[in-house]
Amino acid sequence: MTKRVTIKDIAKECGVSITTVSRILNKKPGCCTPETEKRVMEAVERAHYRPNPAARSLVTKETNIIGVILPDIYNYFFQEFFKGAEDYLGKKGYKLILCNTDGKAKKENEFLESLTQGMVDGIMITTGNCSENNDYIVKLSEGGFPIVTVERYGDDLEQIPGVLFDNKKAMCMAVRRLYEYGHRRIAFITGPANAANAVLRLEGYKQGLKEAGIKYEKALVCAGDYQMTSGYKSIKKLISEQEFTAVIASNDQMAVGACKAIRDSGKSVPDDISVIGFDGTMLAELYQPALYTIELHGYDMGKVSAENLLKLIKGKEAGEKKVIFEPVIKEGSSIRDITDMTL
Amino acid sequence: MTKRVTIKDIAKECGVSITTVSRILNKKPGCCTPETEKRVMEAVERAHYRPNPAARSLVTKETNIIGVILPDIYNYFFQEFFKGAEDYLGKKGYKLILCNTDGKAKKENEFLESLTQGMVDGIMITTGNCSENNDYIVKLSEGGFPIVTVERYGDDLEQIPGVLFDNKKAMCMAVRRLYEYGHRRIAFITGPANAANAVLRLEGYKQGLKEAGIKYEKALVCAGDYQMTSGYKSIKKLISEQEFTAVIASNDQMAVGACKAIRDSGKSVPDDISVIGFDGTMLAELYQPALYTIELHGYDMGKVSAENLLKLIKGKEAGEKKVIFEPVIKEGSSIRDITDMTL
DNA sequence: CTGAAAGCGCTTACAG
DNA sequence: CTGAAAGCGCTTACAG
Repeated sequence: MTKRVTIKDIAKECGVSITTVSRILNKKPGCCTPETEKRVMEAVERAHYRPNPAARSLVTKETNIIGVILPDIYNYFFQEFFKGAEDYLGKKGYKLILCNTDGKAKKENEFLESLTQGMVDGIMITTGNCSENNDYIVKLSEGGFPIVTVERYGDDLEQIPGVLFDNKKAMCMAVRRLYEYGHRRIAFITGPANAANAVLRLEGYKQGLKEAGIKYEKALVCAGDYQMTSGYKSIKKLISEQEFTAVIASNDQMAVGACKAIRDSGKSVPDDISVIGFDGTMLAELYQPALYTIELHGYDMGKVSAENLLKLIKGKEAGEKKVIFEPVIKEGSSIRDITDMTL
Repeated sequence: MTKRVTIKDIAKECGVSITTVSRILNKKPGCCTPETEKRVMEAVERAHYRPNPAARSLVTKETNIIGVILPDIYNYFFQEFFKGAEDYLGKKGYKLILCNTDGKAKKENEFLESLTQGMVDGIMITTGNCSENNDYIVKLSEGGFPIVTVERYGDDLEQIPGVLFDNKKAMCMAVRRLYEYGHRRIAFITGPANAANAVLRLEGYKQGLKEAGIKYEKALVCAGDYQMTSGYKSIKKLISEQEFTAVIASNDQMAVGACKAIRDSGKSVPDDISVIGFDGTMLAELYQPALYTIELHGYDMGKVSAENLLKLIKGKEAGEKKVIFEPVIKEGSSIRDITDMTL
């Protein structure tokens, strides 16, 4: 690395103390005459000088870096979330470290440990797509470390600011729509068995059935893991074993996999089988036929999380402890009204 | 924030000097008796102590953070690239700051400036999806700052390690395949007009036509910008103006847009019009019909970039200055052999 | 309006 | 095998 310019160099060149240079750089009001300021700023420009972040953060205890822990960068929801957070925090002078856990609880904890001791000013941690352990999060939060959660559930998280999504309601809406369209045998693809939001989605499905007066049949529920392949495999299998006219997947990726399986089995979406996804990703939009799905507001969730985290960092209370996003249906062409056939 | 444990606390608790604690933490061989080491490590464990990164980096001049500058996090290629880099660098103890430029050269430079003065140990910068200015990159590299490029072109970049892709050859392969399948009127959707790799892809298309003995027609070339919408719009328009049996898009996203436009115009892929994409993304795989496309090896490019950057950081020369990835065709069902019809 | 000095929490010669 | 001390490059009371 080339020899670094330090605050000393600037001070010497301008014939002032480093204190003065520091003050000017940090825009302390009325700390010096306009002439001094101008002279210093010019020297700074000339040398392309920037304060050393490590030195600064050693005394201010701030790094201007935020950690974002998420399970799957290939999932459009997390991309949207990250983008929403980055757009907001970037404007405020923060940089984001992206930590990918691949859905492994162990990696979550490793990241949490390595980030928290002075590396970042705060952390946003999303659902882990796995059985989640929130102990460390709670400990950090109670210790005063700024941390917010996204789509994470648990009684222990009650006091920690988080953004959530009304998964149950969303699934009820999906079931109801299919019911209105005449569907009675509705299959379901779950997310990872232990993931909290996957459990909620399954519960929503059950509740939706109940409200519609449809009996819940375990045989129509397939175990997925949020990956496309699991949607494909499970529906490929189910199609040979069960009769059903519709399937709801716990996310868009699995819905796409399901569509592929349906086609590969010589059937058509939505003529033979209707498909509903979940997440409202770009995938849903561009898929053929466009997927009927539930909008999850990833970008806004990222923005709101960022706002709340920033409040925490600035020592203010985050607005509400929990912000719950409401499901919005994103229309598509992957479901069919079969009421005429039922009659 | 809760009161931080420092090296002093550990030293005091163990009745040794901070020097000794530091040595043990940094695994200096044979710096002390096994007993001392054990005692210290236990105290470290008990207190969950981790050295303050800022303090450490102030003296070592290392931050163990890498900056990754890319134009579009929604593009699967860059996700793969990032993942490849993160998997490799994560194992080596590095964290990655992700900087999204939205295809704006100005943001590239801002990130470059804010990252380089002590914030990161090195930078990986990809193609900008825009007219690129490499001056700052060259200046940094000449000043000894570790930086590697990805899919960036320019004579001024000659001395800077980079991974590239043989765009021209790839497009020649695409044209040849269509030619072999009997296509003679082959449309083309470009990337952003000033993006270097978009220019290369267009050149490859032209060269491919030449080799096949097909006359280049400007009217068959549409201006795209790597976004799906541009693929849709341009083909929607072209279809009403020109006769063509095939279209090559400069990336998968635009290819998908093109497919949609073709369908919306009442035609079929590939029965009426064949489509070839570029990037070999997941998108191509799951699209219906699966896109015929060119594999770009995003993950490996990320890994190789990371390796080279690490060598630079460690003061070693990067292997070769340029690593060029070879195109590999990824078969799909979006093109049709029409030789029988041409006869 | 300005500066000298302390101190943030580490690592690393230097000395023993 | 171990420690005292200097120093990394800043910010911030404190004093004038």
